[in-house]
Amino acid sequence: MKLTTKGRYAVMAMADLASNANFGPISLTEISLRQNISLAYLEQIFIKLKNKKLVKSSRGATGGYVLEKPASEIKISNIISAVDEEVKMLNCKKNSKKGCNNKSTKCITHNLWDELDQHIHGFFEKVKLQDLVKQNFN
Amino acid sequence: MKLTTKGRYAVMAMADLASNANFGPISLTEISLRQNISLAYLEQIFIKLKNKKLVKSSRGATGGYVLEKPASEIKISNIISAVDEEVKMLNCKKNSKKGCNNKSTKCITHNLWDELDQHIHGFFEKVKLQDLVKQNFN
DNA sequence: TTTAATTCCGACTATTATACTAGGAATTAG
DNA sequence: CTAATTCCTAGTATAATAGTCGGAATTAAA
Repeated sequence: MKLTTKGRYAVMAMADLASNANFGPISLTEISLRQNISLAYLEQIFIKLKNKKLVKSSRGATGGYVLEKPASEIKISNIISAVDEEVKMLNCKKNSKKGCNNKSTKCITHNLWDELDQHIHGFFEKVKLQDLVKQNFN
Repeated sequence: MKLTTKGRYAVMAMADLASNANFGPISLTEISLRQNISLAYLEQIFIKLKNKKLVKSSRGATGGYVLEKPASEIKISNIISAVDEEVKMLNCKKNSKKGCNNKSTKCITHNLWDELDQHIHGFFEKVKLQDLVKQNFN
């Protein structure tokens, strides 16, 4: 599970959508202003969220986005993995295809990073968008 | 808590030190060969580990490093925070001094990142270098 | 039917943190 | 003396990420 500002922006934007869901779609311009994220960048992010069926779009004037599912059914891990290419940040070495030391064996720290990755993933798996809006995760 | 390859290298190197602690100091050349990490890079890393009192050095020929404390008393979090400048990776926005949105208020996702950071930190706080060598963390 | 607001799309540039290198000084065992 | 090391400072390279730009397609409403 990779954590970048893009992922954070995605979560912020989704939380914004969930919070301001009243009637009709919400434009990225609104979100851009409220969350202080560049419009063009938001566009890129929302294409991916849409591809992963987390939001629905309607085009044209008065267009925008709405959540595709209830906020209680959207996991934070869904959002993050939608926008961040799933390259594991926790590899022992950056560009080694084979083992961790470019040897065929696993390095001694290998399992540690695996373990941590599961912790992080588990955390985001547990927390739903709904929880975020209501601020009750723990 | 920031996670970079430098931090990973530091953990690998410390694990190497702990594993190969027999008599006398171990040179970085050895570790460099075993772990396949550039010598010059290791030097930088060990300066920091030394500053944080995790290793002791002896200079000159036959010099090298030894653990300053027993492996059972060294937390992984100690190692990582020794080498990675403590810039939190989990900020809501990269360069905002004030609040998350350059507003004075916290953004909605703020507490989420805090919470995650504590999880990660807690994980590394629990695991000792000794556990890593024996591969029993869970 | 025009206009304005939007999503959509592809390509490009900028920034920056990180990784890594280089060269030499100081130290010390043999 | 020599060779092997730690120590120190400064720099460069790389790659991932962040962010920009220009325009096409769509659509509600004036």
